[in-house]
Amino acid sequence: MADDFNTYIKRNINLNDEDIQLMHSMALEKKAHRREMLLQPGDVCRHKMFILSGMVRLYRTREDGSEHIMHFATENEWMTEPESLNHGTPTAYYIEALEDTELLLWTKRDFTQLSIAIPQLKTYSENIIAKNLAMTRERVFNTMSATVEERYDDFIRDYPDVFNRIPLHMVASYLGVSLKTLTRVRQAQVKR
Amino acid sequence: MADDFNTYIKRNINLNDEDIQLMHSMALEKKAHRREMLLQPGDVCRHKMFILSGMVRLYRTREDGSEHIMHFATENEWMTEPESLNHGTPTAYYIEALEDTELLLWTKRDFTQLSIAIPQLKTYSENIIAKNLAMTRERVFNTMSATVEERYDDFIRDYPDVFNRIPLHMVASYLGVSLKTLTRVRQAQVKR
DNA sequence: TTAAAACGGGGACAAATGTCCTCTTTTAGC
DNA sequence: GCTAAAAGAGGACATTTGTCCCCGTTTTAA
Repeated sequence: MADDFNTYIKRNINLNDEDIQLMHSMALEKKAHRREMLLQPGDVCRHKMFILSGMVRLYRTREDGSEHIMHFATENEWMTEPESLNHGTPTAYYIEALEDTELLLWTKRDFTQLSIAIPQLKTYSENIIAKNLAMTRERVFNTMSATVEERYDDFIRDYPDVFNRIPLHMVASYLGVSLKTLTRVRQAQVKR
Repeated sequence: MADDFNTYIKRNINLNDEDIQLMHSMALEKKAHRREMLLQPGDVCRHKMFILSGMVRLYRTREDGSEHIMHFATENEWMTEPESLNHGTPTAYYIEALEDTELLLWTKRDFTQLSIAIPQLKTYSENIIAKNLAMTRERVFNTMSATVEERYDDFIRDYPDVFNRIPLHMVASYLGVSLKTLTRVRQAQVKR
């Protein structure tokens, strides 16, 4: 597992072994079992998380209990709730492990420390946020302008690995439609 | 106008006069008339822009010509298309001046230079992106879970100044509904 | 191993929304 | 100031989508 992290970091930020070692040494390793909550509304998000194995989702609920999924993250991806992390304010989100998951955690403080020692890290984390913003804008655009079927097909094309590991009602929740609507789309496709 | 920028910067990043002077000296001043395009699909976005006066919108179109607005920015706000700016790739977006608008522009290169001379600037710009991400996620959540009327009321509450300066069809475009639907919501409210 | 929960398809119906059209008023720009 | 364009309301109709059921199968967790 630790090797996966090293490989990932080398490939994406191009750090030397010492820097990777330093990063790793400041991380907290955590194992979360399926359905474990890593963050809940009212909590303050304290960590940036790197996923070694498994899968998590970021979602919110309405007062009526309906769930709306904002983001999935799998192996070799990052997850945090930047709003809460940056300002130390209570979050509105849940982060839940969808499978048994292994993580590396850094507190904001430690990550800031690391960014001073390893300047590339700052640029790298800014790029991750910018990428997330571009993705989320893309999603807003698609939600506004594309049909449910197009968005469904896009989801399968863009996140095949996620698609194969989650139940359909979560796909519906991510797409922002009811399970019924998704079922209809799927049936229409079967009949072709 | 220049004074507005100084005031804004002092209030938000707390730079000293020399640093502000340095920032300003590396900026390009630009005036755009109403309806002028500052960025079009296929262009590479070359600048971070600060709006001294006026207003711009960021939007995309579908093949059928329909417009979908991602973001508005007014006086003392920033605008750019980070995806294109960061990677030097062609953008899919338009940026259009909705009023006669005065801007300060920095190239990516110059802004990077500035960030080295003024380290707070790096943190500040990361915060702006993070804030944009949080806003956009909030918007996805609202689009998925709130009624059109709720989203309309939210828009007026959150962006009263924008609301009062744009035509209703742009409100509809931002909310992701047809003008017809927005008209219905407004009529229902009048009748109460 | 087994009981409970989760999953997901489908019917019936109602509500929400879009498209296409017309019509009037307001606004922008020469 | 004048003229063309933009703005926006509204009717008629079709389509999409949601909700509330029910049902059978599969998966999960104690």
